[in-house]
Amino acid sequence: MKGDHLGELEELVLLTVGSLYPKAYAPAIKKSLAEKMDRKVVISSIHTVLNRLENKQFVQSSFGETTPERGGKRKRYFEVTPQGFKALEVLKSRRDALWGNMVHLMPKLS
Amino acid sequence: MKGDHLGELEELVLLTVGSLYPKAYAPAIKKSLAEKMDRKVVISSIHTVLNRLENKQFVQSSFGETTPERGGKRKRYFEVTPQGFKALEVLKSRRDALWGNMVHLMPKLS
DNA sequence: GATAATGTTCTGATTTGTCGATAATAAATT
DNA sequence: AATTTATTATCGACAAATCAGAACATTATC
Repeated sequence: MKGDHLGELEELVLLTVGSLYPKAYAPAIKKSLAEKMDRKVVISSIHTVLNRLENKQFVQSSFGETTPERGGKRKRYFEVTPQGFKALEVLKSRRDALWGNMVHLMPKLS
Repeated sequence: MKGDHLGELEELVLLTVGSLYPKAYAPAIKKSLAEKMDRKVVISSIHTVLNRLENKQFVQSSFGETTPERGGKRKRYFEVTPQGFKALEVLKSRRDALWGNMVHLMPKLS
């Protein structure tokens, strides 16, 4: 396991986990991705990515108790670890710097 | 080609092409990625990605004229197309929204 | 002709993304 | 209390993106 970079979907899922805190579990993540990012993926893809993020120590999970709603398996809640947050932060600041450069050089496009 | 998304490296390369305008060619992109993004990639990966981006119409290329200091094949310069710029813009604004949400919900981590 | 800089194109390996099928759990229904 | 249904997690396989190394082509300078 090489372990350091975030793939495209991995980053999106990680960000979504953070934005859903503390109620981030797979179906909610799937829904948020579809609504806010226009990114439609099947639920098992979310799980795959979540498991990989957990191996990389960018998220950690815990099982919730049963809710008063309808039946079903216990939800597995995820949250971003400090390492995960750091990785997102570094990516964002570097990308923002490039972005600033670009819009400065290509004013006609903005 | 399945979806319309930009892969992680594709996005970085596209941004870098913009940030290097109008002197974006493969070796310069490789160098910039290493220096500004701490992302070390072999030159053939850059070519692969650049070709994919051109197929997706997110960049367009043109060969440089005879002005090289030293010998070598003519440089192939790339620039971001309006579609490419738009794709970057959309991604950025959506990601920034999630980011804002996250830092609001997790003040302890910032 | 030899050398240096740049670009193209293969081939194979690893990582990341995608999805269908199935198992597990618990409320609702009968 | 057995069955159905809604909800969620897990598994296994495959596809696409990315990584890495190498052989070879082109063009200008020496």
